[in-house]
Amino acid sequence: MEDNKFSYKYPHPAVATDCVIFGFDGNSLEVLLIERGLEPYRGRWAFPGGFVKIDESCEEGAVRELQEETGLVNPYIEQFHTFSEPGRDPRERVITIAYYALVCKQDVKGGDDATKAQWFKLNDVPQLAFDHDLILRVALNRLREKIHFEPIGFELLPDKFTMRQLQQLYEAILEVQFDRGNFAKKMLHYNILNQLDESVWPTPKREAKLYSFNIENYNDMKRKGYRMEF
Amino acid sequence: MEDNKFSYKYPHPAVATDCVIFGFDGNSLEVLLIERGLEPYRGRWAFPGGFVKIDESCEEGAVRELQEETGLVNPYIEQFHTFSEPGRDPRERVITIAYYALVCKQDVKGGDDATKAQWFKLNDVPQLAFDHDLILRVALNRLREKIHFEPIGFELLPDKFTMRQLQQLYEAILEVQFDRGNFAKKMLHYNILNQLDESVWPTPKREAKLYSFNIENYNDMKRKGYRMEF
DNA sequence: TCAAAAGTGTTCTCCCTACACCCATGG
DNA sequence: CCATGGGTGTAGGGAGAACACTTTTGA
Repeated sequence: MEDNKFSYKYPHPAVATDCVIFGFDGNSLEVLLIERGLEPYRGRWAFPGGFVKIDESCEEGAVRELQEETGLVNPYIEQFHTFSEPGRDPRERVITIAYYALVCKQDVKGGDDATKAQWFKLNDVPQLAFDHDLILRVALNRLREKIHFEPIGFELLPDKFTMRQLQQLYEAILEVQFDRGNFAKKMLHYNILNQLDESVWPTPKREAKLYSFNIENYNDMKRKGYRMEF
Repeated sequence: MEDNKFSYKYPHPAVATDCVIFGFDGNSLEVLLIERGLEPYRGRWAFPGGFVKIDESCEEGAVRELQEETGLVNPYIEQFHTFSEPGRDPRERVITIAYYALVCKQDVKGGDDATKAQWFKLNDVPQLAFDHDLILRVALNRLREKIHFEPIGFELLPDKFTMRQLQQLYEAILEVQFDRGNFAKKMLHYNILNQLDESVWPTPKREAKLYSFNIENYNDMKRKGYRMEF
């Protein structure tokens, strides 16, 4: 095989990244999937991802793939697990470093048109290619654990949001119901929200205040050793 | 190069595992290090680890290396991060999937004698080979996060232990001081300890009750959705 | 007899919970 | 005028923090 220019003394697996992209539509948590155009698993949905280049870190690779396929720049991204079962890819031994990204759906323009991308509500996700069903389960667990103690939820919302939107986001991720008053009280108590002068009519009823995330106060809080918890 | 029998169309990184082994000596958290006998970083200390075989998962590889180098069988092991900076290994591109193991020091016999292994208190850890300083920092963070909500500390203790030993373990890991009475009250309240009939003299003073971890009750608790927190 | 450590109890405070109540808006 | 949703207040209970008290042992 003349094409195989890269030789090693011992067998090397291929190394890829996959990225679970979470978004929020106001009611449900969603993930962005891509329909595979090539074998294997042609026609099945999968997470965006690809092979890591030899001179980039895995995180750089994941960010690069993300931008190529969704147009996202500077996304919130976090590594959560590496999947390495032999046989998880029928072509050759591939291990994949999996990331999840939290994006505000408005920011996703859709990448190059060759790839067919689509948002799926968590309950509507079809059977996925490779071991991506497993990857999704692990990603969800990690997201739920993380949001208990870090204000990562804000990455899924626009810059300005109402208290109800924030509550619905937490309820969608954690699959619980919060008391309206207590949620607002607790959230405001952490002092990580700016209350803006503006307001909106999120429903046909009464207008609601708008808030933004105050990252400086949050960093102060962390520096002083406080933890938030939800 | 006649030796290079394994060829690929695109360059492949090498894939390794490293394992941060935590132990507890009664006062301090410790890690097991191995002195490197070969270049690079010959003479420097590093975590046990090695390359992943082409037909084993990374976890299988980590467990195998662990047994080869320490004699440990069936250890508590958990993947926590994958390190992939280009240049982290001067020989070739190597990405490493990092695990931490929690062991009861009594169970470690020491592996084959060719490798020089030694326990280091966290404060006495020297500068390590490769990026293992970073790996240790990340491992410690993850261990601290995890022990807040899961009773993994018991893996570091003998089967039978006193309340004070357990408290000292938590204090060593989290670097805080607990009130004696409150710690015992809270821990017993979770109902995950068996109080044994035996007792010991852990100090030259008064005898103390012995406890063991009740994993059935803990699993019950988890199934019912309760969380422990420390 | 004293110091140290184990075991247990008590009080105070704070936060979370579950509601209740008012206000604004559109039908 | 009523239903819906935003905003705020209040009473009760539970858990943690601080600390005190007793008992047992060796020096």
